[in-house]
Formats: sequence, C-alpha cells, structure tokens
Amino acid sequence: MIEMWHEEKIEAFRQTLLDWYDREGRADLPWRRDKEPYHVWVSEIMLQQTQVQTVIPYFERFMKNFPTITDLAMAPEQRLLKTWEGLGYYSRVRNMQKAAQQVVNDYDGVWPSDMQALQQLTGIGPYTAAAIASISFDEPVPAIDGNAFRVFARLFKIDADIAQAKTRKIFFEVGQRLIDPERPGDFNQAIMDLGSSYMSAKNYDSEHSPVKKFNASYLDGTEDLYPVKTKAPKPKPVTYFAIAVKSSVGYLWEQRPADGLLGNFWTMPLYALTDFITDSDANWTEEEMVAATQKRLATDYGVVADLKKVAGRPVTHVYTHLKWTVTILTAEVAPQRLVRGQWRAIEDIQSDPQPKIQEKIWQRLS
DNA sequence: AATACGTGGCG
DNA sequence: TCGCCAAGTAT
Repeated sequence: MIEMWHEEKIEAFRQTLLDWYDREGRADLPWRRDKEPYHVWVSEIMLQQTQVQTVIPYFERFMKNFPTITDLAMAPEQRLLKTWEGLGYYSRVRNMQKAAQQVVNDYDGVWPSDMQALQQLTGIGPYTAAAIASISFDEPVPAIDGNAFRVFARLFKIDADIAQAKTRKIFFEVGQRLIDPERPGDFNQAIMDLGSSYMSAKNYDSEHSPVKKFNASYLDGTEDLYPVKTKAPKPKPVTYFAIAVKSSVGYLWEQRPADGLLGNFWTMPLYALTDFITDSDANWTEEEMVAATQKRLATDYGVVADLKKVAGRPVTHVYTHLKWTVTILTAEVAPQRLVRGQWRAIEDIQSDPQPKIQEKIWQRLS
C-alpha cells in the first residue's frame, strides 16, 4: 500500500511519470492547446465514458459553434443538442448549459477556481471538478477517473471494488499523496495518458511502462487481478413498436420529454409493449398487438391509419441498461389534424436532434 | 447504495 | 452476436 512509499520514492515516481509525459504525452489533443477553463471543462464533460478518438471532432465542432461560455449559456437548446447528437449521455449537454448560465449569472462570467466551488455547478462531479481545478488553476487535487482507479489499483495492489461509491475515498487519498504539487494538472493528465496506453484495461503492456518498477502488481505478476470491479447487470430487454406514418406533408414526428432517456430528442411515436399490455394480455398474437397499437395511435395522436409491419428483422439497439427490440409499423395517410406531435417535412427532419435508434429506423424504411 | 443514462470499438 | 470497455454524474 501507499504507506510503503517514502517521500523519496514518491518524488522519484513524479519525476519518472512527468518526464515520460513531457516526452510522450498527447500534446496534440485540441483541448490541450491552452488551459482555459472553458476548454478544459467542455473536453472533460465530453470525455466522460467516451473515448478520445470519438471526442476530437465533436470538440472542434462545439468550439466553432459555441466559442465562449456566454455563447453556450445563450444557445438555443435544439442547436446545442444537434451539436451533441451521437455523443450520447445527453443530460451532459443539458447540464452544461445550466452550469454555463450559473457561471455567467452567479459569477459574472468568471470561473470559480477551487474544486469545492466547481463541484457545485450542475454536471460537475468530483472528477471533473478536480480536473478543472488542477489543470486550469494549479490546485493540487487528484482527478480520479477510470484510468486513475486502474493505475493506482495496479501500482499499489488495491483490491477495493472500484464499482462501489465508497471506494473513491481510498483512491482520492492515494492520489493526494502522490500528486506533484508543482505540476498537478500535468500529473493528473499523465496518469490518464498512462491509463489509456501502457496501463490500459485490456492489452496493457506494463513491461514497457515508464513506471513499471513502481508497479507492485507487475513486479509480482498479479496485474490481471487489478482493478477489482464487480460487473454491471445485463441490459434489460424491452420490446417497442415504432410508428412510421407518412402523409403528403411529411412524417408524424414528436419530441421526447425533457427528462429521462434521450430527453428532448425527436423520434417517431414509440410504444413500449409494456405501455399497454397487461399480464393478462401476455398471450396476444402479433396481429392483436398491431391492432392495439393502431387503436392507441388514434387515441393519442388522432391519427387513423391501417398499420402494416415493415418486412425484415426488428431494429435493435443496446443502451447501458436496456436492450430495445423495435418492430416498425407503417402507413400512408392523408394529412390529419393531430392531437399530439406534428407533421414534419422530410427535408426539415434532418435539422432535429435524433437518437441512433431513429437513424436505424430510417435506414430500415429506405 | 443502486440505478439511470448513449454510443462506438473490439476480441 | 455478445460482453466489456471508454477522461462520470445525478438522484
């Protein structure tokens, strides 16, 4: 454990790590061109649960569209969501706009500079607060993300379950002991670079890691035991019907509720089987389910249509906690007065933020 | 504490 | 096809 490291060893570790970072760290990343808190913040939010390679083009486009925090605070939400479309975890960007408004309104546009205050902003948790505080403001606080969990677990053979919330404290304290007070931001980023290269989750190469002689699990051949992480439950299967109703003025189109999955994104009407099938109906045939959906469409949207199943396999999409299986039902109708939703021209639909599942549905229809 | 929350890459 | 992973936070 960390208690075994004396001050000289800690100092040697910092030196070794930062020397490597200065030589081989990823200086080319677009959010490392400066230490502007706005740039650091946007990149850190995008990088949550998302790989560097995916984030790069999104970061460039986001900065082009919203160059300053004031632009972000004032942006129309639809434009914001469209810029984020495809990145996932969409509450990140909705929360980001709230935080931007907080900084502009409560702090007169000047970022608070300490971890504690940063963490009060919407969408900024302990990791992101530490990242911004250390990188932009040189506060010596460790940024404990998945990389830091993995690197520290292997270095010190820490067997606490990193899936458990209470474990964060252990790693934060280790990080506090290790972090270089002279270069806290570089230290944190070096740990992350290390954790995504020589000390990655799979296909790691500790043999050539710059800190291999500090790596207790490598030295005794037990690397594959760390980190300890209980596995997540499998995605729960859910059956849906997507309703593709086309008229001369476009498709039946609807914005999802602001909260929850895919909040404020646009889709065709979607019915989960569980929305209207009770236990006693569990033996319904497919024809009966289509008929029930058709009846609900008339009630909910005011659209009377003779729905037909689209040929081929249902469309599937796996979320972190759900596995959707979507059967597409379609019809062509004359434009009807809608109770809910709207008719939307095909040319206009592309400007609406849409989730990946909707894109898959479009592909099946064409 | 446990669960909700997206998408893409890879073996 | 499937399971797991990738710079987490909110509730």
